[in-house]
Amino acid sequence: MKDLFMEGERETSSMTCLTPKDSVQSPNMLVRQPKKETTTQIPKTTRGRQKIEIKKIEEETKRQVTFSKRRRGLFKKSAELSVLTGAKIAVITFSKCDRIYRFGHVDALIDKYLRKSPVKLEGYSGDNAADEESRRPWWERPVESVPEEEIEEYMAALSMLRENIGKKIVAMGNDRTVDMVPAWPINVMGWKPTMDMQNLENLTDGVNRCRVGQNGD
Amino acid sequence: MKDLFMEGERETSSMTCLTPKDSVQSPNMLVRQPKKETTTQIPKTTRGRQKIEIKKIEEETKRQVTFSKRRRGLFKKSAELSVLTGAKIAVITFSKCDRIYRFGHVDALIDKYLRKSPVKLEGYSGDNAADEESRRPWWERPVESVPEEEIEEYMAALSMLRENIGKKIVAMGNDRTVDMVPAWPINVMGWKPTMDMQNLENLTDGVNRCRVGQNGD
DNA sequence: GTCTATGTATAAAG
DNA sequence: CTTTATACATAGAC
Repeated sequence: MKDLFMEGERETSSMTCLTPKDSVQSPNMLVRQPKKETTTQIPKTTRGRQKIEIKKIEEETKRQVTFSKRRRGLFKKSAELSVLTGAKIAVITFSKCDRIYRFGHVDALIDKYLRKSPVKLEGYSGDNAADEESRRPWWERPVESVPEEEIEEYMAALSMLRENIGKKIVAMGNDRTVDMVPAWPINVMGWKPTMDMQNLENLTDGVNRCRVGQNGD
Repeated sequence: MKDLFMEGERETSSMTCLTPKDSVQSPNMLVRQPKKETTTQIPKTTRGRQKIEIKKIEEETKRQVTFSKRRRGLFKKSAELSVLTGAKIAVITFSKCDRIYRFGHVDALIDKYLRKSPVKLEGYSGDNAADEESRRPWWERPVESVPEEEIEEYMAALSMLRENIGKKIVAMGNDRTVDMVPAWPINVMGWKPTMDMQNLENLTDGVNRCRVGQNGD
């Protein structure tokens, strides 16, 4: 007689459920209804979270579901980390399909990231720099500064524009530390931020999605 | 007499520990050694993971510890999501101090992100666009294209350059799906990727850090 | 989306 | 760094 409960054994050492408040329960307060004695056919409704291998999920549907759930989780974690430590965090995601999801202080960070990096990239001298200059381990060469110029003001403007979306949306009523705006809140029309993004609980709930390409890939 | 075990009550609805395998245990198999009857002074070595409020951690040390742990966790999650769903993910972090941590396909994503966005931003007409144009809900206006030009080639070159670092480092021996290179592998000199980043297990273990500013902030 | 049961991340402490 | 105990995320099923 196959015991249904033995089906999935655990290999963790934590054994979470074996010490429920230790000796708080009085001995005569049994664990649960003994019911019959061993097993009834369907004692559990689900098998709970199953361990999965970290490899590409081939099944389309399942992959989508996982993507949704985990992206959500990732953004939540990001928000928490940001709030807890005061760090500026940006997360950008390009799904295999045509969607982009972004979270956090993306523009500020990208701006910083791009604005500072070029300074380190000595020897940018055109569009064939990657061809000739990069043959040698360029990062070992002395750091010099590179003229930024147009890119500078372009980035600034872009950054401001973007910031404004954020502010606007925030002004419409939510959040405080982390702003979460769609990558391109363009013609999605109907879209607007969930009005109840007041606290971290649902900070990541109404995650905004925007179509990007025209359904390629 | 204050019961030590009552100290922290739970407010979750999951009640994880109250149904240990349901009726698997035979009734006479008590929960644990009853020991005395109520409490011994130190029955547990730690109080386990404590619930914390998601608000800025003021205590410097504690904040740093939390930052390390959670950043690590965040990167791991990112890696998993990337592998599982095949999505391209980038995470950038600016700690309140002077460090940057990045993870994933940062350059590719930033490139894509910046390259496409301006196209959607109709009416970019200078650096005061954010002042005048943005007064109206610009995202409702029809989409037009904006000349990119210099930025285009600059980004391309930058992107290529960066890509090369990645390739070079990867060629030095690691990883496959997610590349993790320092934001600026400049004069940190001694740095190189941990050679045992072969699988997801330690993909995020030797996370690379680079000093950025000169200890401001 | 919701629910359940269980895998996993992580706060404290060593 | 490691260990412990517990909070939280999430796979599977609806």
